[in-house]
Amino acid sequence: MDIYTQNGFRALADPTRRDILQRLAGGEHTIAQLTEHFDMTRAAVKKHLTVLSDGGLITTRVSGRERFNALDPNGFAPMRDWISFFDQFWDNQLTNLKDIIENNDQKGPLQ
Amino acid sequence: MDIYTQNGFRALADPTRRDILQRLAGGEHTIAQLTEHFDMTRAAVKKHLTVLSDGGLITTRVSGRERFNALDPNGFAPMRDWISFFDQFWDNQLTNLKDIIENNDQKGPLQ
DNA sequence: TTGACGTGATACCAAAAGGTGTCAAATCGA
DNA sequence: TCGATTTGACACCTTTTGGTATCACGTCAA
Repeated sequence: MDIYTQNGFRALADPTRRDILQRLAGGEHTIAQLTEHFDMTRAAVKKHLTVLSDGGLITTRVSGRERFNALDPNGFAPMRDWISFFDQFWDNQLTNLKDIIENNDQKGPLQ
Repeated sequence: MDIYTQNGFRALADPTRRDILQRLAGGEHTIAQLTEHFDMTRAAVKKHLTVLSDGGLITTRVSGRERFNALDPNGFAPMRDWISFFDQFWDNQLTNLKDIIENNDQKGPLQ
């Protein structure tokens, strides 16, 4: 189906990658700068950045021998949209609960 | 950190599990009913349901020898909240763009 | 009571994921 | 120029994941 939804959710499934995204929220970082904060090698961080890039969640700006990785906020849209589809069930639950309280409807979902 | 966020995102990372959630949005299903729609064994579907349960995304109602699996819309909250943190960067981008257009601010992010 | 049915649980397997170590290439500074 | 720096790309290893096959257990119906 939608490869961006798939790659995006896959990218968010790892705690290291979510940590990286939150650090990038504070500004762009090189791989070396990110690696300082993790107990793993630069090669491992590089792999995580590749997964994040595949998910469209980060962009890269090259300057000389450095590569600055930055957040791509637009990239979260597919996942946010996918999840928001289920908001209607949350809302309906609240509506049903409200009906039960107001109308004393004993056939609500709590029965 | 938050084990519900971790398990939730892990649950959403698999396309079969996302498919299951969308089917459960149409009403509760037993494992046998869900298995009809997938090209895999009942045991495999059961494993996916266990992962979804660990993520707090589904609940189970037992009736006789049947187990009805249903959506738990509340379970999506941790992931929705985590993602919504990044909305501010999306909004700021739009705001900055708006400022650039309205005020001709040449020091915006597009420079 | 006795099969058939629906399920949980486990052992097992192949592939994917997360990690390390290492090497080569491009760039910077003295 | 030449060494240090920053990075990409592999080969390789271990653990996790997604799947199957199989067995045991409780439940339903004749």
